Amino acid sequence: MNQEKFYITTPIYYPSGKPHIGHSYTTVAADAMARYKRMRGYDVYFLTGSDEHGQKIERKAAEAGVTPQEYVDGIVEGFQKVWKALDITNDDFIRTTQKRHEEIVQKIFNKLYEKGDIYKSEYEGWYCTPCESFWTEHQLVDGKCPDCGREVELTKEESYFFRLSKYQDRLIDLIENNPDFILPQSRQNEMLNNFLRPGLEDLCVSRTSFQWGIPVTFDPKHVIYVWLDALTNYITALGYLSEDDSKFQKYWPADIHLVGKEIVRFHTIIWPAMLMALDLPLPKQVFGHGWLLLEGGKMSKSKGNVVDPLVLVDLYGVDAIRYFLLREVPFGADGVFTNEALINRINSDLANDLGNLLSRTTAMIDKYFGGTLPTVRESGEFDDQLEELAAQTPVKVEELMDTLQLNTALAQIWKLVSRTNKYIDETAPWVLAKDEGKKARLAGVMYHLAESLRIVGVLIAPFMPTTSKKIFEQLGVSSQEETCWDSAKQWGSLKEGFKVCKGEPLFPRIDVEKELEKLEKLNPTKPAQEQPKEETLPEISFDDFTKLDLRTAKVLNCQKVEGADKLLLFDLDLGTEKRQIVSGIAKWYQPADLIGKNVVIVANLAPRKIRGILSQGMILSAEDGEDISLLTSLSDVAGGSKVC
RNA sequence: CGCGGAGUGGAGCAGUUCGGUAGCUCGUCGGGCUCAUAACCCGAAGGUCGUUGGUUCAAAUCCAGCCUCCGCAACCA
Repeated sequence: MNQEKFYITTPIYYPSGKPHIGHSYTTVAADAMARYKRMRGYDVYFLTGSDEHGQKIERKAAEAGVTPQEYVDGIVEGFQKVWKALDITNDDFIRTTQKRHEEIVQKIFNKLYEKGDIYKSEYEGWYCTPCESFWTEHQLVDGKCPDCGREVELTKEESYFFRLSKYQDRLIDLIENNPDFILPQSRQNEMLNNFLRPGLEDLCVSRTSFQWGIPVTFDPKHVIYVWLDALTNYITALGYLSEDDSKFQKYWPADIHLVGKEIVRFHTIIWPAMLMALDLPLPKQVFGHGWLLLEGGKMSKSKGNVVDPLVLVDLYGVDAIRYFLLREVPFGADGVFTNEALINRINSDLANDLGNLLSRTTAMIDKYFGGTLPTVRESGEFDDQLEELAAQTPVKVEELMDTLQLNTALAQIWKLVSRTNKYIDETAPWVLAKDEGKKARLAGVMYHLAESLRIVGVLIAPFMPTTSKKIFEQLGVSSQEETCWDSAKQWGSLKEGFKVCKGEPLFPRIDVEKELEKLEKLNPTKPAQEQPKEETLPEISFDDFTKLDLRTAKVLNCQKVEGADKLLLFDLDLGTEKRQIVSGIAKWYQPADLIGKNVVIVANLAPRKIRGILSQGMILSAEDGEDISLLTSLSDVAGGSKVC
């Protein structure tokens, strides 16, 4: 049998912190696709992993006082734990610190170097030796280091470059001629207009400024920078260029790379270009899904609003979380995660509609027939309508899954759930049960309910594997002919003599108010009211303090800086002199409201150019994460008064 | 004029490709039912489809301008 293959990947995640609900979103979606394809008979290979190199990891490890490897080992373990808790069925987990990856990346690097697609060159820039920093021409202030104000020298840092520009035209062709290569479509224009058409620059693919990476074999002071290291995981995991490349032969090219919208660019420009350079086939599709946002905006650790998937799984079970992630937000668009939305989804869709449908069905079969239906069954009104919808549903679900419309696929399945609930009201089994002569009709109705639920059980299996199993258990269904994907298309697959087994409710209803209170404590989605105390800086001496020249200043004039969203330009009176300072607070203040006010500034801060405008100091304000408040004096004081 | 997305009943969204009775889920209100997890089923209220103008017999949908919001880019000393 020549089985069709399906290779699907998630991004490899950067383990600089614990996995959150956003990581889970991509991975759960990929898992649902993988499970679906397996059920459809594909030979599926599903890859996820972690991207473990780089300066940030190096630094984090140093802060934690461990080696980078120890650091990532710990975090990656956490990731794997979450994937296990979420029932993720990945076939492999690639870590970029594994030998199988590192060796091949080096081979790939060398191969491209020999081919001439990687070449050594230099970054030219201004170097400040004491600061060990590079600056570009326009970053300099009066030709001096913007950090310390000292002299800088024109220096070159050597680096390897990938000839990305060489592939520009082929990439434009690729995207223009393959409308399905980048999905959703809106991202295609973004790539073409923002990056490809303006022209590509060659890509820096090595660094000498940190150590935690894969060394370049022939020039070991260089480590291979993120692009070549991370993106190639999709082929190193398959054994490309290794002794056993059978998986690579079998599964490459990828059928779909599932990625977040923020990294579409790397997957649709840099990655294909690298594959072109290696003369390898290109992935068939890159799907950039949207973000799960929280009420306070994007998820971020500093806002303290990172949602921990493990907490949610513990509280509500895996399937509830999987369902929510895949149902709530149209795949591809951004969506908002709130605890309230989660609980409402669980209550209405899972507890009320599906769970309750199973409860009433099994309860009735149990009560009226002792758990097993008689073979004599009578059909009647409403049967046709239910059967018809049940027949359409799998077909529609397939169409939707094949175009990655996971949320719509679930909505489609739920139409069948609703129709089945309605069917109960229409046929009113409790009325039939009172009349001995209608036993056969009653049995027919019960069969329809059980059969409809069986079909639902099959269709939700990719999304909610545990629930699917529970439904089958309670219906007393176990054979392959009753649970395989194609059986969903076959009304009547449910065999005679099944015995229902009334079980626990699939999804207990949740008390919204109480639960919200509890959740908000465990898993705050709103920016924490009591900010986790920001760590104060190390103690300084009084001498250090006296180095700061803090002064009050009267705002003579204030205006928006043209062409910059966040900047205000202040003209200040310091008594003995006048100064201008640029400050990034335009979001919070109207310029007119500030004129005449006293503000506090750092007067002896080295001047710096911002947006080409000279800023001579810094205006102080208090910041609590969301809002900002300028510091001012209680009573009027003369401009230039010392603050101490 | 940096790039892009979005403005549709209380909330979240579909409908816009190819103009023709404004739809779904949740919430609210009323009713029905009792098999079921106070669940289920039916019905109702609620929208000048951001705004102005244009094309048309007809515009949520096409065209032009404007307003607002959100990402990204630049930029917060």
